[in-house]
Amino acid sequence: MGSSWPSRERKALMLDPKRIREDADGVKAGARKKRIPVETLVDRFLELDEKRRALGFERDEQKAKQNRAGKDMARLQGEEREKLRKAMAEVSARAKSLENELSAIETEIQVLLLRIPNVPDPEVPEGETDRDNVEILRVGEPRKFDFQPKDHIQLGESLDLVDFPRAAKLAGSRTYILKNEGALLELAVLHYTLDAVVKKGFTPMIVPTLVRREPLVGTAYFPGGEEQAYTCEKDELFLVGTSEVPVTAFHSDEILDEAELPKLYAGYSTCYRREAGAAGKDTKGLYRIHQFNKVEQVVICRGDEAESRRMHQFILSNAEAILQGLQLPYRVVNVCGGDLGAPQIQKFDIETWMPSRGGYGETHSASRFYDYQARRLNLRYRDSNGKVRFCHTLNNTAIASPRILIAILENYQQADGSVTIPEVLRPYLGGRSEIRRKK
RNA sequence: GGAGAGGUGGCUGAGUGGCCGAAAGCGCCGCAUUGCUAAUGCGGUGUAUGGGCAAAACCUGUACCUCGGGUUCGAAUCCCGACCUCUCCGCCA
Repeated sequence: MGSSWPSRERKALMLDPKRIREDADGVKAGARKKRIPVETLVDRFLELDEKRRALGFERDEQKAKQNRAGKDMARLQGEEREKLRKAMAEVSARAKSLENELSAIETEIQVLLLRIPNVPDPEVPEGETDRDNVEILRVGEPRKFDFQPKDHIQLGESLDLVDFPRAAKLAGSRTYILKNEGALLELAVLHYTLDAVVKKGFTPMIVPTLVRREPLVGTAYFPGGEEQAYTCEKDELFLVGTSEVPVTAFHSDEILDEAELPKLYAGYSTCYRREAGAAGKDTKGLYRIHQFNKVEQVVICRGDEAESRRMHQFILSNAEAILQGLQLPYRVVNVCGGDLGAPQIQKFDIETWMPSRGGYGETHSASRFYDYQARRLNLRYRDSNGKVRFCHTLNNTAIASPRILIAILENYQQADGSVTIPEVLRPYLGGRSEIRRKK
């Protein structure tokens, strides 16, 4: 696939090649922590990297010879000229064959680099799956019901907020239709969230959800995540699973000024996920669905670890503030190595209390990448010394709906089957305070 | 969908085979000058990668004029292909 990758992708790196060269063991150990096997990839890279430099040196020498001769050719006449021409024909052929050899090696190196994962932070706990994630914070008390609480499906259907059977008729599994206050509630919670992050300084952006391949490679969803994305083959376009993709890629191939950093963007978009490989998991209701809407915080900041950590805390606290505003109980977990994606340095998930699960369900995910995505996106800035450096990127959910509606409906339900509307959402619903079955 | 035009540095825009990493202007930086501002003069001002080197500075090789391929001793310049952008017409939320 992809007969016409632009040069940006060709050059796309992931980890700094220098770093792999100098700390191959560290890179391997990092991948091991993520349970991603890369030993042979790294070794192969080191081997090719060595070769590349040797060949490159020789190639440059031939080229230099060529360039010097070119200047003489312009002056010389007759026999002398002819003699030089013949000599240069050989040099030229030599340079060309080196060039071919080299470009084969470079192509292979690129493929390898795209597959070597980012090295996780030492703070990332060891572990295999999400069960090994470490809770670091718990906020709010799960509500104790003095009646038999319903789950969001029962609530949604009895209040006529959702329609699953007809959604299945139209669009198959893992789909839903929101109607009445269900539709309004979704818009309200998205709008409330967007307003909240804009107040924190984020620039709201409504972005394309159907994108080219490059932003997906740049944000490191590809290669590897192809199965998770809906594809429009005729147009070679892909539906994004999150606005992180178009928003983080927004400044790709640019050199920003340090003074304009950090860039804070709030991407709003519909998100599409095939949920391949999740067969049989969370098949009912609004939890795991193919299409949803999300407000996403995206940060592009200086290539500085301390700054990146600060920003990580910042976006995490913004998401927490949104849940606190909704008065939903949640906890924050430090995601373990095995549950971490290839590009991430560290990830905190926020899980919101969902009574029907009898536990917390993931609703937010805050990641930092250092320069991993920025390298792939060729996203740079000029620092105060005039030096060009790669940015760092981060992102975090602000709200994703309708998943969050599960928590709202279930936590706010009343004994009589009605649902109280969270106070912060009421201004977005014409001041209404409850959802009640119509006669 | 039909018909055209075009892709050059931060921007505008020259350049039709070698002396072109690329004129000129704008912008930006430095210096000079001027009560301030403005104006003017001079100089500088891309990125990547390799070498000199322990490193910064600096020097230096190579590559890059959308991308890929071809012709040629030599390509921004000629040929082929792809991608992208724009204009007009049609259709359309």
